[in-house]
Amino acid sequence: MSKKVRVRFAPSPTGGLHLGGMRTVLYNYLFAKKNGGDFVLRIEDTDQSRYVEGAEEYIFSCLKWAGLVPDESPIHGGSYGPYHQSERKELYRKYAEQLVKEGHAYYAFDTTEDLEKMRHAPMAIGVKTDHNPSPQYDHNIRMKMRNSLTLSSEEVNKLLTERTNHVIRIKMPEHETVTFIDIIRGEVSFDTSLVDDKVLLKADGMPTYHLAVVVDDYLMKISHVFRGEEWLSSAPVHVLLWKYLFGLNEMPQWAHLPLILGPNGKLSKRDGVKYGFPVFAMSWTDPKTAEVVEGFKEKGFLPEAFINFLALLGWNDGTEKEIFTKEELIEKFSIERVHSGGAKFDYEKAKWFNHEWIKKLNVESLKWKVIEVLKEKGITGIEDAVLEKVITLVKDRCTLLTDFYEQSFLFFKTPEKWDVDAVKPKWNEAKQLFFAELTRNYQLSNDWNAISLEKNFKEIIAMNEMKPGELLLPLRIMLVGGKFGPGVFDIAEVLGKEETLHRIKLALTQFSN
RNA sequence: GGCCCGUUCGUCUAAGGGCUAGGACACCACCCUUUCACGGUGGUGAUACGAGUUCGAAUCUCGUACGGGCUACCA
Repeated sequence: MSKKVRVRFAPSPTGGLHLGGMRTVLYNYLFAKKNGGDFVLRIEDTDQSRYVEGAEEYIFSCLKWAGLVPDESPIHGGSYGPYHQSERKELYRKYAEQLVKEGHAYYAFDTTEDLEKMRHAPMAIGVKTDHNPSPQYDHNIRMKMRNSLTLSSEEVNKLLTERTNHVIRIKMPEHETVTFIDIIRGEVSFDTSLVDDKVLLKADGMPTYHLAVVVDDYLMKISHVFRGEEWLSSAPVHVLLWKYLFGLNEMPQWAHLPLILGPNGKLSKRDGVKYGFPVFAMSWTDPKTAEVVEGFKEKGFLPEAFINFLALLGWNDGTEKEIFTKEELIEKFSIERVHSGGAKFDYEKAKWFNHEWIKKLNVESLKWKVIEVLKEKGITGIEDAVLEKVITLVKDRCTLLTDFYEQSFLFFKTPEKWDVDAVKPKWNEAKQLFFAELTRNYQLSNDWNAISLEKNFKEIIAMNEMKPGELLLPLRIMLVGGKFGPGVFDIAEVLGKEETLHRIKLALTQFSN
C-alpha cells in the first residue's frame, strides 16, 4: 500500500556543515534505517555563484565521520542519478514550460534594475510603504511588470526567439488556501494571495530550489521530506507545484524540523567563535580566506556522542534514557516525537554526553583515537600494554578526547619541575629516611604491581609509626611533579620499577636541600 | 510591516484534562577519596500573561506578550 520509504538530505556545497544540517541528516538517516528505507544524498548546486571548492568532499567526510553514510549519492551511486542538480539541468525546463502552458507560470523579462525599482526605488512600482517595507512580485504588481501576462504573445515569442534573458515564475492563485499536514506540526495553511510569484527557472536555465526540490523528489521517489523550519514559508509553493505537476497523491509527507538556536537566537558560525564552542561537525577551512573554523571532531568529540546529543536536541523516546547507541536510536526514533519548538544548543550538555561516551567505550575502541591525540603532542611509540593500562586509568577523567593528553602525559614525561611548596615545609629527616627505605624495598621487589607496592609502602609506614597521609602526597609529587593524576600506586605500576625509582631519586634531591 | 511557526526549571525535556509538575546538564551542599576527577546523597529552580470551556487545565479554545523563521534569478 504505502510506498517504500525514501528520504534525502540535500545540502548545497557552500561551506561548513553545522549542527542543524547534521541533525537533519541524522533524523533522515534514522527514519530511513528504522523503516527499511533508503537515505539519499543529493547535491543542490544550482547556484554556481555560491559554489565553494572542496565543500562537497567535506560534506562526505562529515557524514562518514558521524557514521551516517547515504545509500545513494554522487559517490555511492544509485539508480536515480545523477545526484548533482547541476547535472540534471536539462530536466527542469520541460516542467517549467509545462506549467507555463497550463497557465500556472509565466515568462518574466524584468531586468534586475526593473526589480530593484519595483521594490526599492522612491517611485516604486510596488507598494513599498512603512506598512510594506518589502513589496513582493505578486498578484498585486505582476500586471505592471514585463512578462508574458502583460506582453502580447507576438512580443513574447519575439523575445523568446531572440533569446532575451528571462525567468519563469509561478503564478500564485489569488484567493486559495493551501493546506498540508506537517508530521510534527499538524495542519498548516497559507493564503496564496500573500505568497509571491517565486522564480522557478533562472535566466541561466538553472532551476531554483523550489522547482528542483519538487521535480527531483518526484523523480527520485522521495516519500518523506524532513528539512529545516526555514523552509516552512515556501512550503505552499512546493505544495502547489506538486499539485500542478504530479498530483497531490504523489506528494511526499512533510516534516519541518525546529531550528537549533545559539545563545542569542539562531545558531551561527559566529556564535561558535564568540563563545568558544564548535558549530561544524568537522573543521572547515574557507578556501578563499584560509579561515579555519574548528569542528566537533577536532575538538575531541566522539562520533557516538555527537549523534547522541544531536538526536536528543529536539527528540526523546518518552523515557528518561539519554545515552543511546546508533542502533538504539534507529530502533527508538520516531519523527512524531520530534519537538515543534526550537532548541537552544547547550555546549556543557554536549560535553557531558562525550564524557559519558568516553567512560562507556572500551579501551580497544578508544585506543587509536588516543594514539592520535598523543601523537599531536609529540608522544609516540608507546607500548601497547602500557597504553591500555593508561587509558583504563584516565578515561573516567576525560571529557574530550584531547583531555587524554593532559591526563596521561605524566606517564610519558619525567617531571622537570616539582610542586616543592606542597612538600618542603613539612619535610624532615624521618621522611628522608622513609623514602630511602622505600627505595631499597622497591628495588628488591619482583612483584611490581599497584597492590603490592601499596602493601609494601604501608608496611614500612607501620614499622616506622608514621601516617600514610604525610607520605602519600610527597610520593605523588615525586612521581608526577604535582597534585594530579590517578592513584599513586597505579602510576608507579605503569611507570615500572626503573622509572619509578629514577623519579623518586630525582625528586629527593629537590626536597632535601 | 506582512505571513508562518513556536512558548514547562538558566539549558535540553517528561507529563497528550486529575499533579507533591518528573528526569538530565549546569549550579550549591554533604559523603567517598589525606591529589584531582569519577561515583553517591540531598538542595535551589519552571508551566509567559489574561480570559473562556470543564467538577477539574501545563494539557482544549480565544486574545495579548515575547521569541524565531520567511519576505532574492541563495539554498
